[in-house]
Amino acid sequence: MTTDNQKVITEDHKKLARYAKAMSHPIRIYILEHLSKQACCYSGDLTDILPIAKSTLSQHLKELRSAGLIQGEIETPKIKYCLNKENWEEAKKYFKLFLNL
Amino acid sequence: MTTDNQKVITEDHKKLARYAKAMSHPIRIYILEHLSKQACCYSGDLTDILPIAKSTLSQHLKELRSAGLIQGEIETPKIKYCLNKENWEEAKKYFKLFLNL
DNA sequence: ACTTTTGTTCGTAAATTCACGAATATGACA
DNA sequence: TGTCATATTCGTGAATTTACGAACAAAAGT
Repeated sequence: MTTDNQKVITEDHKKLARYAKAMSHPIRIYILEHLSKQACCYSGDLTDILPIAKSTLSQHLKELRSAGLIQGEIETPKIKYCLNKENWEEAKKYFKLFLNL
Repeated sequence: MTTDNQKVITEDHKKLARYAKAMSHPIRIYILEHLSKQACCYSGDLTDILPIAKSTLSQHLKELRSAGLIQGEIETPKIKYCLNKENWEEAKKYFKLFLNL
């Protein structure tokens, strides 16, 4: 046996929890919603709209990036953020199964 | 205007984030998954299965309860936990809309 | 070179989370 | 009225999250 299949908490539980954690703040929900509606956006757009400091926004974007839900493309001097399609779809799949949708 | 409709972050964003936060830990994912499969369970059952102290389990159950996703019914000396059907359905609805499922 | 624009990182503080064992509460049963 | 079984709450640490402004970095235009 190469993997421990006895474990109660699986990688799937951890992955789903990780995605849920990324979604566990209203600001990040807003950003994801925004991106799932409109192709992409610049973080400057978000700074203008959202009632938080740009450094705070940066942290939220970082959290979304590290969870794999978004990705940034440099368009100097801006950065264009989009959903990470692949992982977004994976997250959807996980939630769909989990929620029995 | 009685409510502030200018606000970028709405109650819906907050509610969804709140549900996501409840789901943001593998143990809690496991518990929810367990309950969505098998009607109900006793926290003792979970203590036996899960690799955490019962006090820690209690905290996770509390978090799920305070998010409204589960409810406990006393069957002395045990407590029977079930999904809170109403809120679980609401959460599903929110995620469904949000994820465009 | 200097300045402007854009965004990240740093430093810091307050709050929250997660974990544990010990202590407590509650009701059933002897 | 003890005692047992079951869970929660308390007390405590370590780690993480969230927020802010200040400082920094990078690249483009002047």
